[in-house]
Amino acid sequence: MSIQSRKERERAHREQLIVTAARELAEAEGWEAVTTRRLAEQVEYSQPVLYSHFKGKDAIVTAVALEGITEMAADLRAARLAASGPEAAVAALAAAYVTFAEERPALYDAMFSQRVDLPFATPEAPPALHAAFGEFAEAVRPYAHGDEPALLAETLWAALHGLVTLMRGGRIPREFHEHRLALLLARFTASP
Amino acid sequence: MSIQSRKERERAHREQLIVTAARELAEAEGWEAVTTRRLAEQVEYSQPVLYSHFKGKDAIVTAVALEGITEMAADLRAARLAASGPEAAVAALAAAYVTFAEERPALYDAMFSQRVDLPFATPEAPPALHAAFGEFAEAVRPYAHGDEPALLAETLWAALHGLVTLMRGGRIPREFHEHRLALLLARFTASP
DNA sequence: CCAGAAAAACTAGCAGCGCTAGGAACGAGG
DNA sequence: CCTCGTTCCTAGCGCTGCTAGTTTTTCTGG
Repeated sequence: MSIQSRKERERAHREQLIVTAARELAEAEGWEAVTTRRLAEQVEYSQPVLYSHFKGKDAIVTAVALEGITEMAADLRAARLAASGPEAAVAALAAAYVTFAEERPALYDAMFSQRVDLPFATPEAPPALHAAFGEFAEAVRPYAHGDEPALLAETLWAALHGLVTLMRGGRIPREFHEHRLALLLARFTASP
Repeated sequence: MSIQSRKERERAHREQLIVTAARELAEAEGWEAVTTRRLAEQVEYSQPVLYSHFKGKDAIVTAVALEGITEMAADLRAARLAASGPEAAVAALAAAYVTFAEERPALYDAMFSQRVDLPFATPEAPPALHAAFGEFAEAVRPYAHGDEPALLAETLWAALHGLVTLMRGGRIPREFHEHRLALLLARFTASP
């Protein structure tokens, strides 16, 4: 009994090691540098061991994405709760979102750009994702004006996502980011 | 003289053949199916021939992206000009944008998601890109309310891009797309 | 304490990727 | 007709994600 539980503990520990290695490698050198060989070397095991923990490389990315979602949910919640009023809350949330994406680009990619096998807009989606989305929904609720807050939340989320990804891809200049963000928020928090 | 010009013509023809093959293969099976080997087979030449036309695979993707930009610019212009008023113009533009992205996903990916070596937000950017962007700027001009139309255009562009990419990645449900789009446009075309 | 069974991890290899070096076949000019 | 320069192809390099088969380690029962 004890032997088996020890084995399970060790296994879980190693799995976390793999996920952490993937995340750190991705953050340091980008996802294209994350290969199964380098990952195996990092955790000091042979390649096939990875496949006894994860179905494939995509599953590892998915695990990293899940960690990211959890952390982002916490960031968003903290930002919203620290704000003094409804308008400040939306602004703080948006700023926190953008900051997260800018400071943890690889994590953000795993969550929203790479192809991962995660349920998103369904009840089966990870609780952390619901939590993060809920922060958006709560923040924009005062500005829904009769519309569904969830839909407005998705729309704001998408707008921020577009700003972030186009900026990182060099499609729009980083220079006027603050101005664009202000423009966007002004339109989302305007009176009807 | 004539011989050389004939050769140049044939070369240009073959180059176009490669780009078209890449585009069709990408549209049919996605960019991950576009390999240099399949491309070479499609145009009935050996692999190294591709590299006498393009520096690498990225350059081929870039060429496809350029074609896409040109076509999108035309679509956007037509949509804007056909609209009856300022608000309808913005709506028509947004609808045309989304339609383009949905109907030509591979083309759209090459333009805005894949890493291509194209100048975007600079004067050196391709004319077609300036044209497409200009359509956005013109459409939102009546709603800038003192802000720079170019910045508002970038913001609307980004918002649409976010909606499109999140929808395609399964992050937000396609189901309520029309509603979200309406929400977004209402906020962009509201009075101050 | 040791032999055999079970579990775990390794070596080696497959098929495919982008890309390139070196040699063969071709057409042009003397 | 022969030589030269261009054009194109064959073959191969180093890498990728992933897996079959084997060896090593670990646990169990006598």
